[in-house]
Amino acid sequence: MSWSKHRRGAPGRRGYHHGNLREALIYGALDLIAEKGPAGFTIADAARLAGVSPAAPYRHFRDRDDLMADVARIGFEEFASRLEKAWNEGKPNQIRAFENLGKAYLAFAREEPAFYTAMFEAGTPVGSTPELRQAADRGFDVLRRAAEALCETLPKERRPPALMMALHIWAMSHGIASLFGRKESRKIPMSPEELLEAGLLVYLQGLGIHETGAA
Amino acid sequence: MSWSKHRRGAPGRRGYHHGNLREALIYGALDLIAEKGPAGFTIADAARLAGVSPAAPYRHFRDRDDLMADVARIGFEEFASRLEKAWNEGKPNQIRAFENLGKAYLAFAREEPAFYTAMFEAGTPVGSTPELRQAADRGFDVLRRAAEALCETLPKERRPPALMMALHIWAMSHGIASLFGRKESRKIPMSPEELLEAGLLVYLQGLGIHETGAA
DNA sequence: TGTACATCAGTGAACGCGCGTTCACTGATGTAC
DNA sequence: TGTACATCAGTGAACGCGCGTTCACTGATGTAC
Repeated sequence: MSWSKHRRGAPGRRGYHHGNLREALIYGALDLIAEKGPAGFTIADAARLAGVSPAAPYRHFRDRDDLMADVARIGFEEFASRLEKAWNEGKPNQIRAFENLGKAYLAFAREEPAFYTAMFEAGTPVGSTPELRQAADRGFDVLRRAAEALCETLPKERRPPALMMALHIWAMSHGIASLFGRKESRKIPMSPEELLEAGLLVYLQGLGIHETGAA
Repeated sequence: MSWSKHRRGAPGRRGYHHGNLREALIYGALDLIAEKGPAGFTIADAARLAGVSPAAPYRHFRDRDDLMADVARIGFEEFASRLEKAWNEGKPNQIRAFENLGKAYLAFAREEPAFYTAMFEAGTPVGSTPELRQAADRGFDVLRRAAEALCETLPKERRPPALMMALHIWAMSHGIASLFGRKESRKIPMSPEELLEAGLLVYLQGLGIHETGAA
């Protein structure tokens, strides 16, 4: 599912008023980022894509950064809801659910490279707007809750700090996604998904979490 | 040690000929990247910093991307030699050496954010020039050799694939560096170094590698 | 249901700006003899 | 050691371009009465 297929914009215009220019600009920006990288997108381009004059975007966004932050925000929201769905409240069991989470992470990076770029690699600080921060936190929260649930399958005295665990997994997932997850990436002799799954298993093993003990 | 302190450029000029414009442009670019991100650097700016006309850079670089690739290349070379030094042929023991490698990785990302950005986050494909690819490979090679040496401390039947292990460690290091390693990064309740060290230990534990067994 | 009016969301022309790149040029340097 | 010449590494002016942004404007929409 690619966002560009959902693009609202010029085709659907009816008259003087665009109707949903704000969205059209965001998805236009997304297409441009996918095509030319985060640097290769301009407000003027996005306006062109939406079939609107170059002055129109300023009715909706203060400037380029403001638009970019909103792209990232929407990305994080989509991201969070996909992760949430993949985790599925820890079903069928905590380990499997965790692996599914990891797969969903990579799938997002692969299927929505433009969102991923805007979220993590465009240099937009997470704190640039409160809404962005909140959306980003929602994403991390899923990971943290999954880590907590997984920790609780262990006897109290062997439980690692769930936050630390979540950060480790996040780092490994992000590292794999950003180093090996895209088409132009360095080639490796396995898929990113396999690499992450194996890494996850080794890591969990190190914490003393085994398939059998985590039903 | 910041590269900007080493800057060769305008101050040292003697006459019509610059003497080492190529280097001056590279270190100028580095300063600009550090200041404004990978997008906020132009050939014209770099020329200005070097105290030279805007046409001069074209004697040394085909275009902006060419310069950028060279910045990344030099970054990888410095990176590789720092990692090499930190690993120190596996002394005092393979685990410690491995931890030192991880620390050096993060230290590089923190101390040379501009290089790190140019190398991993500026969207310059590793394959854009043969020299760049070679330099990047040198960096990864240190990691791979360290992983191999560490694997060999294990009895044959319990040895994991060293390449996979190197990729996991690389991914975690890069993930931590790029998510939490810089000033504007998301705040976490520990240092990136501590986080990586803990992650490394859990991971190695998962492979059955313990301090005692790896002298 | 109709009308008057406020507000919203566009237009399009214009501006200043700085960039990338080219060009014919020229000053400095290196080298053959 | 001197000289002639080729080459190298700069200059500076110029160009076309597209961007960000502003401005007075206007068409469309919503709402109070």
